[in-house]
Amino acid sequence: MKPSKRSELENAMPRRPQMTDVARIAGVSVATVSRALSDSPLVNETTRARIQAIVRDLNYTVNVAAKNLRRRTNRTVAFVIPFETGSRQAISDPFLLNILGNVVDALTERQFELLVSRVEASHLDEIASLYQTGRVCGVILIGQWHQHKELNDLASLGVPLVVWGGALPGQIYSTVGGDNIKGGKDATLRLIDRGAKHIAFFGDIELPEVGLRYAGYAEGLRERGMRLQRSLAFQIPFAADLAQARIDEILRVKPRFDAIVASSDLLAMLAITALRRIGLQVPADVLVVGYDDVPLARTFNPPLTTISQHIEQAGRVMVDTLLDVIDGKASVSTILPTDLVVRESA
Amino acid sequence: MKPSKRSELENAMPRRPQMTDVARIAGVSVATVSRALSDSPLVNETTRARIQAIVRDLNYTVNVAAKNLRRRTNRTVAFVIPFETGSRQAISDPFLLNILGNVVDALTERQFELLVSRVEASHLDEIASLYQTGRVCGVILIGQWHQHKELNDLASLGVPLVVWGGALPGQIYSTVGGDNIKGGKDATLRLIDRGAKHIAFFGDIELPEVGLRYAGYAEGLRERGMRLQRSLAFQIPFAADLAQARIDEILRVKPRFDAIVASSDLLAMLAITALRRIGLQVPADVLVVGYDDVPLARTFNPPLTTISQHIEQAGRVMVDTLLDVIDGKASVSTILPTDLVVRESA
DNA sequence: GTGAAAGCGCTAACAG
DNA sequence: CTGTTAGCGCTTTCAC
Repeated sequence: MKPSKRSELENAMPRRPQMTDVARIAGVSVATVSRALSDSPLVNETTRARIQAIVRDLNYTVNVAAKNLRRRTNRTVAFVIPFETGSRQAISDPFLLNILGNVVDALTERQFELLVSRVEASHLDEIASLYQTGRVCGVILIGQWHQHKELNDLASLGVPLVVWGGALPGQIYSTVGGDNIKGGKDATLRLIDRGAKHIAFFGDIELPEVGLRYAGYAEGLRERGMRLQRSLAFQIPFAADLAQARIDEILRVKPRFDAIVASSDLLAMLAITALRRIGLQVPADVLVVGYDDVPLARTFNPPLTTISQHIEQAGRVMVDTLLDVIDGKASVSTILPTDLVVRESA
Repeated sequence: MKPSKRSELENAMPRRPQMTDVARIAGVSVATVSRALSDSPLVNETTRARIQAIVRDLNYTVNVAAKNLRRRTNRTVAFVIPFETGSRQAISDPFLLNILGNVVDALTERQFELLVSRVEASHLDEIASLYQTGRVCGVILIGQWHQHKELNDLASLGVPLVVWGGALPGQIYSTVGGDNIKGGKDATLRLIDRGAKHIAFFGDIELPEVGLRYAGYAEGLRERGMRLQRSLAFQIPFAADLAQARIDEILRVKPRFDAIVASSDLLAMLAITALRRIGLQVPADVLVVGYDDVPLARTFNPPLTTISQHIEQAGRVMVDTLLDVIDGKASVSTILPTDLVVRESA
């Protein structure tokens, strides 16, 4: 039993090797070791080889923190997932994890690291200090939600920022997102082509992305000479439990629509289940198209016709965009292509 | 147009305030500022107040990297999600994101930060250097998969490590996981009580957690005096696409079971859909219970009877365990309670 | 109570 | 090609 009073947070291990050790053993100065390790051409091949052997031997690795401090650089970016107090919904979105994975992969490829951070949606300014303390060199944020203004403020503070979502007028931060207008439109056109006469829209139009999907829905209707009816746009919250309640409420009266454009697969699934509960079958009685093409969309019963956002690309694009912003290039927004995936629900 | 040749990765901002600035303005030494900021009792209340005002004014925040370097501490932990080359399945598991969220929250509460890292499952040793370079003070790993030995090696290298999964014999790293045996057993008992006579087990028994669930399944059968039949244990991969193919293959012949214990909700959903395709209804013809209670389990048709793992606790427990390990306390493993959630599929 | 000075582990001029 | 020197931004003895 070692009398370990002091937290081992400090000084835990049997002292890991440092550059000094390598230098001493190799019989050179630390400067040379440093050069050898950063592939500087200014070092003799023989020396380099010797040093590298020793490094391997000692299992030495440079201390990134010290290196960054000295070089005044920073290769870690923050991945921020804002959450609305109370509802922790965002974090159970399968979509999100997917993006996170892609971002990590893209970052790793470029030798950057990822710090995950959770911030209350109403305190996005906390993000600024992540950057200002030098913890990270930039921020990727998922969940544009209602905070357009705060995000703009953040960007105007000089925080390199790219957010997943829709491109909004007057925004000074970069966004990367799917083609929401096309997605909404494609969904709608599909429904019309399948013979739908009264198409409902399910979603929270206040959210930038959903708003754009709604715009696409309207456009689709117009293009086919159909009338846009306010009464067929249902305001439904994003969070599963709230959405469930709202949908049940809507279906308390016999629906006057024969098709639904849902702004997420989750909403689509909730709607389908709720419809079945009141004796309506999908696609026989009501056609439904979802959005996102989450993994379960294919497995659901019936398999969901939905809009796929190619998020494999998303990570890479967001990372590249962020790196550009950090490099001072003009902030740009990218719209990723979007595809209709036809399955059975419509 | 500023002529920005050099990467702004270095030296990007208009020079953020440093401790020197605060000191100069306050007319004290940096030492005093440092003390004031770390709530040292060694500083005059008036001085402290003055300093704090200036700090707020300048919007100053300490540089964590420098602080850590000097103090030789580190308050960031790595969250590692190994992936098997090719199959990126792990990352689309809704379960995972949930845990990640909970871990971040628990860490944030304790003023720690989270670095997410993706490592090839066959190269878990890369994790060691995360620790050895001083990037992180400990590692939380999700996905025990097949790497029991590698994890043990890692732990024996002195890397503070806690992994989500089953407690295995001879393990020297800490685990936190659900009560897989009880889960498997509860699922089985439920099925028996509903009148099932031939209960199949779906899952990859090679995986530690699934193996334990299988053990619970066997125990449940035994307890009710039913025979364990090898032919009813179906080896099914975890990845959705592979699982789908395997299930279809299994159902090519008329199933000789009237119930399924699935080792994940995803598997359960896939099975239900596949059964329906060959004209078998759930729960009328076949009873199914899943595992995990993912958000969609409730929404699925039929709503899934499943085993819920209380992962809200998981994050907190894993973090606490890790901090203990870092502090040199003996490594312990925790088994979290598990509940049967009865819905319609069984 | 406060300041001066010495570093944490590393890199980058600047001289040889 | 290599070594010397001076810090990065902060904390912490040790004096006063």
